[in-house]
Amino acid sequence: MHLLPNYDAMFGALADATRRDIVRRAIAGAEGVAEMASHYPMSFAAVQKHVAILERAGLVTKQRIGRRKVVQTNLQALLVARRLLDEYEELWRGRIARMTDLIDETSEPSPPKET
Amino acid sequence: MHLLPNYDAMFGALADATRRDIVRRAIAGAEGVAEMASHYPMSFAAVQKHVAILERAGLVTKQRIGRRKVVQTNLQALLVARRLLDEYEELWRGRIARMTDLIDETSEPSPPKET
DNA sequence: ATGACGTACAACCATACGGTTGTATTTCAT
DNA sequence: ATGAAATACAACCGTATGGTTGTACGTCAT
Repeated sequence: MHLLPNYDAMFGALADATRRDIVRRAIAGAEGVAEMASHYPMSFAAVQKHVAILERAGLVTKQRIGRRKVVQTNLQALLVARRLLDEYEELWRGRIARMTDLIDETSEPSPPKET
Repeated sequence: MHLLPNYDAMFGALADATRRDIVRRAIAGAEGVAEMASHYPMSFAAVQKHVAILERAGLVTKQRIGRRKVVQTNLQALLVARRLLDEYEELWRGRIARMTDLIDETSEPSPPKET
């Protein structure tokens, strides 16, 4: 149970097309590892490893159902990753704001206060 | 000039704490590679490589100013990465919607049509 | 109880990654 | 014109990653 986000693991896990597709499929339906594997041109073990990487990153969990383990996504983790990118955008917009403020200051020798 | 997003490269580039910090600093101020390097406990060449990886991913560009190259972020690319995570969330919410629809259907034997 | 199905894991291989040092190359200052 | 500063790049090393095959463990059906 990870308490603080593992950005390295999260982004690392998303840095592979197969794994991103596994995330999509896990969102869409309830597939076991073998069913997942059937979609990709690689061995079962390879797909199993991909799922394990997603699991380590906290993006996915496995739930035992009968004799198979169904891959489920963890929305929380996806939101955490997105949040970081949101923060970057915030920073960016903040910088722009500061820049325009600076421009306003320098271009107006006596700053008129808007009511 | 990348026309379609390189998700592998983008997420891969973000899967490292040093590189994420470089992105932050690039957003905040206009630092050259050497200035960037001064913040981290590693060689200049190592930081240079990190910047190159961010550059390959399209997350950052370098602009020559005098004898140094200033690292600048590319907001566009950050938004593209975030957009993908947004899509995942969309899918997720869509699935929930479908599930609740199904529950509604099954729990109401004779579906009442609202006006 | 046997066998088939689904999963897990270890060992191995090739390649990529994060770091190092060393050697150019460009640009500014004197 | 010389030298220092800032950058670029190649070669190298250890480790992680993405793939393979093979073996072993649970679980269901018969």
